Amino acid sequence: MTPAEELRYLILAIQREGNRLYAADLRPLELTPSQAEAIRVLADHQPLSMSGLGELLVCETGDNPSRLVDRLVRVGLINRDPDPADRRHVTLTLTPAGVRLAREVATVEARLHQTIENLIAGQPVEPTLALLRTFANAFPAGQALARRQGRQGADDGTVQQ
Amino acid sequence: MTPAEELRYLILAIQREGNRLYAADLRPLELTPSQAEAIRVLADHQPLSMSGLGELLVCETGDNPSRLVDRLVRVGLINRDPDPADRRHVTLTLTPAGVRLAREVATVEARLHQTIENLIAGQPVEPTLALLRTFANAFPAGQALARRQGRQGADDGTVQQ
DNA sequence: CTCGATTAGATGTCGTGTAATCTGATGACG
DNA sequence: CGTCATCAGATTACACGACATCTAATCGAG
Repeated sequence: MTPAEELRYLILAIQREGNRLYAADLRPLELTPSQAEAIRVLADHQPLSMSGLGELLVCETGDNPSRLVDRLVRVGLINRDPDPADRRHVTLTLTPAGVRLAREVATVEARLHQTIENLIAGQPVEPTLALLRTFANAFPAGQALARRQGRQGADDGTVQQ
Repeated sequence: MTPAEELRYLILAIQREGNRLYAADLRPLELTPSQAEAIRVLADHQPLSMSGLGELLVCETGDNPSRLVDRLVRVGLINRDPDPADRRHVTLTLTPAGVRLAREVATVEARLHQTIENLIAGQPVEPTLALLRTFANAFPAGQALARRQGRQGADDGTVQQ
């Protein structure tokens, strides 16, 4: 098994299991991981347009997250208001319930991150982050992450084979 | 942003984009990444029972992959034969078409792995693999990977929070 | 042998992930 | 002022991924 292949499967496995762990922790809040991410991003960056939110999400890559937003509007966590100036735009904001839930999500996230840190305790993290960053910056979704941190989105991100 | 949080999002972003890249490469074969994984695992380990296959897949965690297999049976890549000794069991094998396609999948995989290696060229991979391995071994899906490599499945894998 | 527990697998449901397509609004240009 | 390309967003279609539940076959204790 080549390093590239092992890396690929490790990342797949960790993403899957991490997601399950996170989903289990979120269940009491009746939120999925994707929904939680949308709430958290909105809490930090509202107001956002549909595509503005889409650019900041690592989940729902590429597409606009209208389906995801639909559910959160339906359960009363997000307001979706039409923009009177340009009726193609919508303005997304958190409802008071959404703001409240965002804080609970933050708590759950902190717990997850503690679990992660316990798992990797004693190993140097920085080389791994450095490698994964160069990896991610080659892709749009990695740039979503960079955008969220205020870093400029690591330019073109072309991938040639 | 803590190291744990950045790690989490990097892995999510890379998994997503890697999957899209792989899916695009597989499209000419009319296979999805999950289907390709099943075909490849079966090529290396057939014959397998349904749950035997499930244990070796990184995708379809925990569950038995009967629906995934369904589609591959329907397009004539896999045989699903009942076991006469125990009628609860099925025996999964590749059809000749499946064997042929498995070789094409291997080619596509090799190309993907080359792309990955180009992206991370010049950086030390081993520390990253080491960290991700300890991470993955705490979870069932990571153990699937270990099983596939013949390593013994890294025992209990308990995760406490 | 009978009955309850266990096992292998199938199935139903919900929420994504991805791509393709549709729709209506805007605005650039003649 | 019309026309049309572009754009934001919605909708649709298909395949997962996860969980729960169901069914049928087998096993095991008595």
